[in-house]
Amino acid sequence: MLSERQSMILNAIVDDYIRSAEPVGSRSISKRGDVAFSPATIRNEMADLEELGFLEQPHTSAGRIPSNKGYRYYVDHLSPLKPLKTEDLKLFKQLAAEKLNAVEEVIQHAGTVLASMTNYTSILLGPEMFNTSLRHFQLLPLSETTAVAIIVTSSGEVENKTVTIPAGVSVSEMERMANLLNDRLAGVPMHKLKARIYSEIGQEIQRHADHYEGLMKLLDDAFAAGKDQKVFLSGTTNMLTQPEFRDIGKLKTVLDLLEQTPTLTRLLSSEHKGIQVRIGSENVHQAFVNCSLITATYSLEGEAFGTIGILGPTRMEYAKVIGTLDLLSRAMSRALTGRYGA
Amino acid sequence: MLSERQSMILNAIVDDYIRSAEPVGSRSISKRGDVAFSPATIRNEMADLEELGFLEQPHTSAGRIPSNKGYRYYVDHLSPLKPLKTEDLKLFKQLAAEKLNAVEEVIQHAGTVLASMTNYTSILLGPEMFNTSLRHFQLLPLSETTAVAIIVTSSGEVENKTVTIPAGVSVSEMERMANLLNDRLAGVPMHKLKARIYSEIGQEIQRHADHYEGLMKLLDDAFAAGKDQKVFLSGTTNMLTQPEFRDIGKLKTVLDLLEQTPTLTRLLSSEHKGIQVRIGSENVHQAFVNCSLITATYSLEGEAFGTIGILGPTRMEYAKVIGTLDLLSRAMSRALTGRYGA
DNA sequence: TTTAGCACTCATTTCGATAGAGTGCTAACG
DNA sequence: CGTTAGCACTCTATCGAAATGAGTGCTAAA
Repeated sequence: MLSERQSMILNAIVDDYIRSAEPVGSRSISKRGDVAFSPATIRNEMADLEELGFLEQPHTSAGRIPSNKGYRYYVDHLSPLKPLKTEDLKLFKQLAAEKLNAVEEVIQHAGTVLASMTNYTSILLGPEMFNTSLRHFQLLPLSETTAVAIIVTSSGEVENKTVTIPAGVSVSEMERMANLLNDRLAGVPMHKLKARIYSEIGQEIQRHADHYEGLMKLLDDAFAAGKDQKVFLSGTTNMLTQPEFRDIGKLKTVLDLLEQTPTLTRLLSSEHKGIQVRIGSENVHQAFVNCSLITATYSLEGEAFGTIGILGPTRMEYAKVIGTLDLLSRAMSRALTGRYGA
Repeated sequence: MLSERQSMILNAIVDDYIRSAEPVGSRSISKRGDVAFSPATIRNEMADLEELGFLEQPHTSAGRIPSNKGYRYYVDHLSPLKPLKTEDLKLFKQLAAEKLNAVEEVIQHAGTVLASMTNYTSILLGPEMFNTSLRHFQLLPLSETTAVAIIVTSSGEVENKTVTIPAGVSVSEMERMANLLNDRLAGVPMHKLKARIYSEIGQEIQRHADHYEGLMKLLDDAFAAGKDQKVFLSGTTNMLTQPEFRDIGKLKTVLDLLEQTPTLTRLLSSEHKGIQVRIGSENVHQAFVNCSLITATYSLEGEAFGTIGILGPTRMEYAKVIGTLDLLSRAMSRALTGRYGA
């Protein structure tokens, strides 16, 4: 579609613009060395590239900036990932070396490292309930009327929820029910749990216990909506340093969005495994028109587990971020699998 | 210390400045109606107030703005709290009406309401470990080498931590130890727990179990540093709308600070019960020189439990915020005590 | 003691001129 | 025919001078 030379020029322009955040002129491209043509020639090609929709011109007498389409081309034709700088690798090694026990700590820490390495905002999604199974269930009375339900998943996550004890239900009854659940449903995937409770536990309760309705209501509450995936943010303030967010209004819409965990979960969860790049308006959300979102999935035992994302301006260091994300997602998968693996 | 009239004028200036964020001139005070003197008279008083350190002048030909000392006087002499607007009261009622089970949900939601009512940033500290006691302890093996330790406190909070199983320790040994802990130490305040573990459980283990060192290490890990108090932030982006944070640099220092939970915990935890106002440089932290922090404590069963805070520019609507905070802290205490109370 | 009047100060706004970066086009060159 | 030098043109950003106006401090009168 693009000639060799056009491709080179487009590449050079995107590169320059990513560094400088300012419209790139023909002269500066010519002087870079990697495109050995006169400014005039480059100008001609630039005009063509603009006509084709890869470049844009803020005004007549300014240089060109890449359009979304331009970035897309740039990303799709990135040369094979460069190795990371040694200083960055050091951070990775630290990450691997640290003795982090809980899954959440691994994720949290990875997010911090990622944000400080890239100077963008990192968004990490914790384990998807979908892929874990029940390890242990427990009901612990707190008062006459309330109890705390504790659910431990196969990945070692602990969820807890305070529930109301239905009138008339005794402590021993609750204990029996919890035991029943552990006996019958340990190992069942979380997303099938509710169905199995109805089909198996329900019957049993109906046969042996007095307060069918109450007990079922209690279980319903305890396993309600398995909670959202946890979201870990880091480096949100890095947004402030990006010149494209000098405009407080734009900045606020983006930061506001980052406070809404459900939206984030939706934006990040993706069907694909592997790395995905969403540039500007390719993002569903209106507020992200000036942003690019790069995501990668990490896994436990080969099962998709969660998502790592980097949010930055469309003018983003794609090569670096993609490389980093690739390494980090592998590192996390390794760290997690190593810990809980068979 | 100040004459009646000076006090009135100072009040008027602070009021005006809080609304407009712009230096207040003698003319506008004179026109307000509540200080019926000519601009010239007011100017004289203003000059005196400046000399006394209550006011400042950005430059010779500008109006006056309150100094920290000025704000302090204003706050200390606030007229008795005005009743809240009905629309705000509605929000409170909603808060009370919602059936929120877990303590954390109550806190989280209160924070959101607070931020949206005040348009500042709300910072809420969760329950202080200090004031809760142990309800239940459990060790659940996850793999050959790891287990999850679950700690339930008297307030229904569930803490969990993944720990490494020391070499050679069997599952039944761990179970026995957990049972021992529950028998002996249930009801012991969290802050005394470590000492009691050493004094009581340690001995017992030494007598009956083989792996004293390993088991003690495990308990140490499980109860390590009882985790920081949880911090709930809401409305951080409200900072963006304040004209004093037009300067991205200042904004970033503040927002960066908000990302550091340990610092926040330190800033908010206070010895006093009740409402506390820290204006500008009265805050320990350098980054908060342009901010005021107003905190209130909420409680469970009369015991100090956690802190609610509002962070905004020194030019803050003190009257409104203090009133709101007062009501909200009571509401929260009621909501929490109502739920878990005897 | 209060206030009207007035000269003075100083940040902010406005406006025109200028500089400079970059383009598009044309014509010459190899 | 592709490439390049040259040049006129466009448009933004910058700069400085002048105008603006909000507000003060002081003095003198009420």
